[in-house]
Amino acid sequence: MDGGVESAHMHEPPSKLEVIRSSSLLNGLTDEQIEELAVVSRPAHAERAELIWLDGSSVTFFGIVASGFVKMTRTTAAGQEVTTEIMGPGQIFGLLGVVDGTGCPQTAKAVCDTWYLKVPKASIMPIYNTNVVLKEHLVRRTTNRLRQSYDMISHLSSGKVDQRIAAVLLMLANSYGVGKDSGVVISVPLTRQDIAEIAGTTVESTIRVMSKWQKSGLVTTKSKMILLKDKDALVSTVRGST
Amino acid sequence: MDGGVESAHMHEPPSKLEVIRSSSLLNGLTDEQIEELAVVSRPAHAERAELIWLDGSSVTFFGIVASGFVKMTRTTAAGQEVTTEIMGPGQIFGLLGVVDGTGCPQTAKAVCDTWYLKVPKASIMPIYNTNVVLKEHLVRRTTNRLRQSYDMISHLSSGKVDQRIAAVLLMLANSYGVGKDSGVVISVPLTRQDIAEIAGTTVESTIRVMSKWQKSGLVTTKSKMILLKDKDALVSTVRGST
DNA sequence: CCCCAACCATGACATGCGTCATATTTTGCC
DNA sequence: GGCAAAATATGACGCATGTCATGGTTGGGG
Repeated sequence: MDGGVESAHMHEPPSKLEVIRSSSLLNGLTDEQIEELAVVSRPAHAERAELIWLDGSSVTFFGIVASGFVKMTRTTAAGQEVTTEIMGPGQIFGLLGVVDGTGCPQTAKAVCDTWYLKVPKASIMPIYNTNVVLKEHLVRRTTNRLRQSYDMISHLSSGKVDQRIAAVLLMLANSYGVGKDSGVVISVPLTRQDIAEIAGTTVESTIRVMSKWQKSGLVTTKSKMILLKDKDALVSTVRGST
Repeated sequence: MDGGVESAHMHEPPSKLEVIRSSSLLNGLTDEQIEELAVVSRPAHAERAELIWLDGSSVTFFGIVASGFVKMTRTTAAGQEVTTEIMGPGQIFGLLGVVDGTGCPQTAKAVCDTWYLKVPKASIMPIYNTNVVLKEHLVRRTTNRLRQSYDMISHLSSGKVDQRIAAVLLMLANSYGVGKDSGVVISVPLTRQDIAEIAGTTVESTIRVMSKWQKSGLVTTKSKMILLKDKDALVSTVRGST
């Protein structure tokens, strides 16, 4: 009943203004400034697994996710990919590197078909330099990310693969979970490989753990969406009481 | 030749003004503001392993390290302590939580005998609210910490205990290392237990790895100071080419 | 100078989990 | 619907590392 010819496999790019407004980070901007950004920004699309940038150290724009998800990854010296963050609709990536001129030393890759807005560095700098509210928001947002990051560190350190995976699922549920009668749906189409890269383990281990939970009715996966049926059990798994 | 009676085991608290000036984060403040902070702040001392706060969520001050080192830790649900950061002279801890009102959800503990300055929340807020340069510095500093944190995550994820410990030593050398003829001296008095808590492993494993390196002439430890004699070898260890 | 408490060191053992190998199932596309 | 490719699943195997246990070494205080 949606009637679009192409809507089933690829939506049109959403309104630039709407995307900018959807970012809580930028909601300290004046209407004028928002329109200014809208004029110079360009919508972009990335399909599943497509690279947005390989190493953003010299990238001249930052991105706002419109629809879909972007993962920020690092490749360890040993060659393993590690995902540090998943950015969803309304979230901004690469801004920190833009405002302090050092670039974003991570790889940005689309998790699924994704629309995002490319906002050129040159257009945000004058706004950033004069807008105290934006700086204030940036401090808060970065503080939060730092804390999330410390959370990840403490979970990754304390070994035990199932604890780590449970922690990852709970963190995702926290950021992107939608409460339903049947439980919490994580509306991010992640493969086991994706989850493994966040939890810092292997696909096989992830599959084993998830299968075990699937059998015991703890979680369900349907077309890459994850349903947490028993969040409490996951919480106690994180605590180490398997 | 220093002649002091008590200087051998505990220095006098250093000048408050000097400590505040030693913080690069605060060097955007006016002389007036610095003096203002100096008046209301109080020096404090913590001996080795002494708690500064157990969970800073409701702490009403932030700290500036004058001499010594403070470690920020989290205790995992399973009970293991994980160290996320080591703060040295001139560094500020707990400020982020103060300015955004959420507190610092970590434990602060002295690594060795440490002098630090307690700056009350009430005195920094008016300065923070009106000082754009301070906000700017805070953004930059937090950006750096976030990146360091992502580095840690990627190293912790890629398993292999010796790689993780090598990564920790290199990170410490980067922050607190002093170049000498014989190599790089890490002037932080860390026990193997401390290192284990940063690397997310056990004391025993840390001891085994460090002993191995000691035998092969890669590192030396003398009274808890670590000397990296062959930094390159550590770098290639991180890369996985043991 | 000696003693006690940290800290460092080393071995034995069990096992979690990474690695490899090989199905089976799902997804996307013509 | 049918085919290819990707994703999921499962088993076998071995090593790295956590766990426990015991002993040696250092350093600071009386």
